[in-house]
Amino acid sequence: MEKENKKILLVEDDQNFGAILKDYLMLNDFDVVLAKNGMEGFEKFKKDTYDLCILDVMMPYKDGYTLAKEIREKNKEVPIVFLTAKTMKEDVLKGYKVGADDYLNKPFDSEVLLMKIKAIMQRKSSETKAENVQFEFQIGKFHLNSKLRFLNFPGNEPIKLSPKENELLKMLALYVEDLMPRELALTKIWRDDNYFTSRSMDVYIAKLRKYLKEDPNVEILNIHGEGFRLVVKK
Amino acid sequence: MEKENKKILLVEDDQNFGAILKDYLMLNDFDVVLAKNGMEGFEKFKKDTYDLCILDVMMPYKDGYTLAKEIREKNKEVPIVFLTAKTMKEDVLKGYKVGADDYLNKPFDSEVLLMKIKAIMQRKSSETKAENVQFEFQIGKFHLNSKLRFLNFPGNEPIKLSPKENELLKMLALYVEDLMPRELALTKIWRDDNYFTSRSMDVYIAKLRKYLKEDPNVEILNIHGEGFRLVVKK
DNA sequence: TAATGTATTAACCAAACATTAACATAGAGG
DNA sequence: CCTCTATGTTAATGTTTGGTTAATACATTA
Repeated sequence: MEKENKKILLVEDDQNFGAILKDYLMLNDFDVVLAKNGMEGFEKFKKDTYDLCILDVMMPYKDGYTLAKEIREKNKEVPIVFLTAKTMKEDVLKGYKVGADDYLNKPFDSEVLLMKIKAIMQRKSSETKAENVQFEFQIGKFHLNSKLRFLNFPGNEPIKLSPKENELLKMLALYVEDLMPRELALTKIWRDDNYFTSRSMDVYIAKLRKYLKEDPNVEILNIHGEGFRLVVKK
Repeated sequence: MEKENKKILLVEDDQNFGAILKDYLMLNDFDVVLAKNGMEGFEKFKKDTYDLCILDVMMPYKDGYTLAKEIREKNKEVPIVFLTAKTMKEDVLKGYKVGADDYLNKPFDSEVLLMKIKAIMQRKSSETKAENVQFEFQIGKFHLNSKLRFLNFPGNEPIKLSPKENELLKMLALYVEDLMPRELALTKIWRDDNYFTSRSMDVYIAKLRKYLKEDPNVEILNIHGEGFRLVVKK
């Protein structure tokens, strides 16, 4: 049976950048519809169903935020990602250039965007559906299989994860590059949020950090008083 | 259903400038009604509902301040922006001319006005709706992510912000180019307005200034006895 | 019941944070 | 120009939060 790809609406006024990003996303197995301004974007949104919208914030005639509001009025569920700072675009472009000759093998900067996209979609689908569709995660050079509770690092013996380790890492991966609130992990994994469970969680964060040391590009950052953020550099 | 744009009443006696500014605002996705003097402005104000009024201060028959008073009597909520010195007009004109052949890509001076308008609108909408999902701000060369609490300057390591630093900078950004009253930050962020919280705030202003030193075009100005103003020069 | 894997709790230290104090400087008004 | 108040700045303090290791408790299975 033919599995259909996830569909992305990409709204970007910079034609050159838009085309490149579209190519890149399509190479990564997404169906992409590109609109070159807010109005066209909204028209296309109304005519089809999408799994994700990527909106440039700075656009003439109708900016990304305004478009997002319109989209929200039509559909309260669809995930929306903003392309904000120039830096991000530049990263993607740079990544594209770097990877152009060998993009299938080398990891490059725009993978951050890709990772975020995947994580967001997965979060959405795990919110609506109780049964988690996906249980495999790429975290830098690591590969996490959260069903078998294995964390693989190429060359090394697979690391067996305990149930708590596994759930916590999975939760972090689900929020890759984004804030994973303390309270979320505590209520979802520990089913209780108090001083002791919180300390317990810290212990597990330390354990995960130890495992993840193998790849210096992978880090669990703390956001004081808020939670943690799994980041994959480069 | 088509969502309607924000509506702006623009009162400007200089026909040429008024038309250009109107065009510029419309290109930025606002609905604009142009009146060419204070009396016409008030008539048009009474006949419709606006999200913002932009009033030229220097006008024959009825100056901007007088008009503003009348408008305020009718409506205590609507944001009012004054066009004061020539400099700003010249900036916009200059910007428009410079950008005329290439305005989609190059940033130009009138973006300050646009920034102000957007900040004002945003403030209004965040007053009414608590679910303001807006947490990314461009401040000169800096990029503030107030959800992850970091301040990025291209080339440097991201600066982690403490909760108070973060909220204060966000508040200043919300009032870009405009007065951010002391009392507002104190009541909203410190939830108390006394001598000590006020001194605490000054300490945080000093901290932010230190961070913002990287970009000489970004400054936090003090307005004696009133508050602070975040400005982005050039 | 020993062995093993797992989770919690304790204890201690380090980092992050907000406040307060102290002193210097700038602005407003007489 | 003088005085009073507001602001700029740095440092000291106390508190909360997080990082880490080890000890303990618990659970599962051999």
